[in-house]
Amino acid sequence: MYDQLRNALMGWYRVNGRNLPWRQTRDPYKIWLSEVILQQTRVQQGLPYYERFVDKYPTVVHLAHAEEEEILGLWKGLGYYTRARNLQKTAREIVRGHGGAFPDNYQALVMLKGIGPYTGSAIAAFAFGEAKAVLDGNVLRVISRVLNLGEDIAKASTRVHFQQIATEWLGTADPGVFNQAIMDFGALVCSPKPICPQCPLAEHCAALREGTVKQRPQKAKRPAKRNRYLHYFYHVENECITMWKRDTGDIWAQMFDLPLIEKMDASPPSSLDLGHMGITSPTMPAYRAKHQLTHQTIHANFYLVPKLTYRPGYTSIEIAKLDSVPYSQLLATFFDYLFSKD
DNA sequence: AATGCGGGGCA
DNA sequence: TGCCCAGCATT
Repeated sequence: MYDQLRNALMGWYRVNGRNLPWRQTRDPYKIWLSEVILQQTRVQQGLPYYERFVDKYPTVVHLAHAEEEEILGLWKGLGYYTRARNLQKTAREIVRGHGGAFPDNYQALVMLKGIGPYTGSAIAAFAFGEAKAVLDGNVLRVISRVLNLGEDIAKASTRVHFQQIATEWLGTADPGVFNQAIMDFGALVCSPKPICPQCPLAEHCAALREGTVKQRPQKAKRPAKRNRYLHYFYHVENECITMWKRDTGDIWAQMFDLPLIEKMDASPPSSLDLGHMGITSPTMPAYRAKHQLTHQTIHANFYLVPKLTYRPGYTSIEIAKLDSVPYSQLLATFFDYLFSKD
């Protein structure tokens, strides 16, 4: 029923498919690594991270034996840091719980931390040839356009429907190759800014026929972004800087951070707030930065202070060793500023 | 079902 | 400069 569509897609992929390092292997460990790195991340950005991880941890055993902070250090700058933590949890689970044998089917894979429906399908198909159709953003976009479906892709019911369609499209094709093909097609041709004039599926595309390509995939409006105002205090003494480790349940969970006061609005910190930090004289921020996250905007002010009241959880980190601890991109930007001008 | 988690690309 | 992208876990 979808033979023509499938053949057109596979034909396009044979000629135009990208030559990516994780496509040269059927090692489930390397495929897993690549898929986790590529979650919510463009190939171009993830590529150097993949190379560094494979280089440093050639097998799941190497990864299982690594220190968490070393892994987070390698992950620095990639975002969504729970991916890195889950990577290590799962490596240890595989080495300890499965005797080093990588789980070899979808059902077993999705039991693991950090492996959901998409990543489970990807590993099952690419490494083990299991007939699971992947459903990522690319595939959602392609299906919604080719069949001109206006369902909200955020809805669970839509996921179920689209998963069924993707499985039908996969049909009897090689599941690994077909999944690569449809994702590459979504990334290179049927992209957010599609190249319809060069599309190999143009004659099959209902959205192109109906003129609704731009409205596909359909998704509900995003909620407004939240503004947060962070007043940071930095204190450098004896080549050390005072930091603390953030809690879980908020941004930058368990990452090192500078002492701070948070406000809900743009007003300056009160003298009471400052007193609590052991700061007697309010100063002007030495550095300001705005940091965009998906659902919030961080407004950061950095104040140089002569001393800080030491509190539980505070720790002193040698500036020379700063690169070996995990901290956010915002702080990386600030440290670049701070230590480049002396 | 709704929300939180980050980066980079792009108009 | 502000919007867009769209896997997984948690609640």
